[in-house]
Amino acid sequence: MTKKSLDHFGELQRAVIEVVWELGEASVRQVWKRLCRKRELAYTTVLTAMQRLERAGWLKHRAEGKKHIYLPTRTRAQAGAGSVRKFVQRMFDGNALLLFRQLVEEGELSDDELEELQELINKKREDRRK
Amino acid sequence: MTKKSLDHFGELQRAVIEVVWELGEASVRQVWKRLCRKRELAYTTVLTAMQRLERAGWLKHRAEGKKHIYLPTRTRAQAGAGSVRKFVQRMFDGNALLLFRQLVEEGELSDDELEELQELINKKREDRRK
DNA sequence: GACAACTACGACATTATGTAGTACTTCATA
DNA sequence: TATGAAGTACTACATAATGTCGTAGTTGTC
Repeated sequence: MTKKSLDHFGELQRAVIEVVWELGEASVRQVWKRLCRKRELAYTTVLTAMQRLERAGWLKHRAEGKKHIYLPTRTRAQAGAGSVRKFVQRMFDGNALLLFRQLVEEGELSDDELEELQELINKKREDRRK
Repeated sequence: MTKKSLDHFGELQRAVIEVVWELGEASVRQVWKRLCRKRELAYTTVLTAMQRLERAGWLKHRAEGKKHIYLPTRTRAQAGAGSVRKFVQRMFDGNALLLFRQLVEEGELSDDELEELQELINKKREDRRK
């Protein structure tokens, strides 16, 4: 149902939701403090970002006293999967194998990674056989 | 060196460069005609898109008579690779293996695709051994 | 030289985003 | 209970990308 994939948000919004994932749930202040470690930011800037993420369907909140506690609407893994799916759709016309070929053949992976990948596949195929 | 990855262009520009890849090289009119099969579009709209793609470094042109023949500055495969790289960077902090895990484990692949993928990897690993 | 086809340039609307101020609300506490 | 700190809501503004085209000027060809 989601229009947008994660990697099409701007830097700030991505950073925000990343923090929320990390913490599980978070108030604006918590997120704000985290982000301030890197660079100065107005509190309301973070607030706005979170409200926009909520409107976009990536966060929801519940009230707790006077403050809002924000929660992600999907896990990091789900978001990753969704982004990958959309990315594959856009870039490889939905054919994930083309993406793999790209990654494997263009030497993006080390020997170790290749081995690990092979194990992943083996495991998956075994699972499938059952 | 390119700032932007392919999948961050808009619909139109992506469609345009896709046509240029398909044809190898193309005049504005050629691209325009192609795109008009799908929907009506002003000639200058396509012209603008192509000029913008050129300024962004994705197309270049040579003159031929009074018209410009546009060529891609990189192959489709190169563009794909670049996009994947940037995508992996943004979404998986540069760790391609996480992407693979996503795809393999979240069941994005059919049995056949898994098999094909395994072959890809085998071949690559053999190449590496030499 | 006229005309059709081209390009150059500019314009405008829309959307997303980062950024933040101001004003209103509310909880806790003195 | 009045008040101040902490919260949210709302608004605003600048910037950039994009889609969309019109107009005007240029040029190759017949």
